[in-house]
Amino acid sequence: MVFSSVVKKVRLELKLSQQQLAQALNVSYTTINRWENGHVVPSNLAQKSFFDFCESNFINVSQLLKSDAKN
Amino acid sequence: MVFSSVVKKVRLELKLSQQQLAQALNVSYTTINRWENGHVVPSNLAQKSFFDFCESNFINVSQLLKSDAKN
DNA sequence: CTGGTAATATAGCATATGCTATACATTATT
DNA sequence: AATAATGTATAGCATATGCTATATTACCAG
Repeated sequence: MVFSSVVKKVRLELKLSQQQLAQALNVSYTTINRWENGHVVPSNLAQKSFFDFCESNFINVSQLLKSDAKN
Repeated sequence: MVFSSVVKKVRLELKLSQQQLAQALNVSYTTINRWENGHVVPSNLAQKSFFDFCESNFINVSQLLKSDAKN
């Protein structure tokens, strides 16, 4: 699975809006939107912020990334 | 005291090079250099990364920021 | 003294991000 | 039906960042 899809999947699982996730990650919601729609590649720091967020919510991101889902 | 000076002060107190601090904060060393020399204003996420780093090293940044030192 | 290395400062370019505005869809409410 | 509010997608512009290269300084080994 691709990063953009993972962001969206995690966000929807937690029932968050793009704005709410943005606040949790200390970025703007336009950035979240661009991630989900594949317009940019997140910076290392931003990715770390996302991964840390997933960890603190008990979501295994690396497993999601490895998964076979087609997007 | 100003953010740029705080970064440098914290870094020197911990005896780190710009590169080493950069790795700890998940940014590039050119970014650290630009912070210390006042060429840019760090992003919210980058500032948070720095403040978290200070906390984990038991450095009271907010106190430094309030201090009277002229730079 | 000469050469090498590390740390720092700076520049240029490509890309990511923040902010604002706009457009569209969905859902609520009246 | 009409309106309002929320969530999402996108665009443009200014700024921050990553990467690479270059210059300078300091320090140390030879």
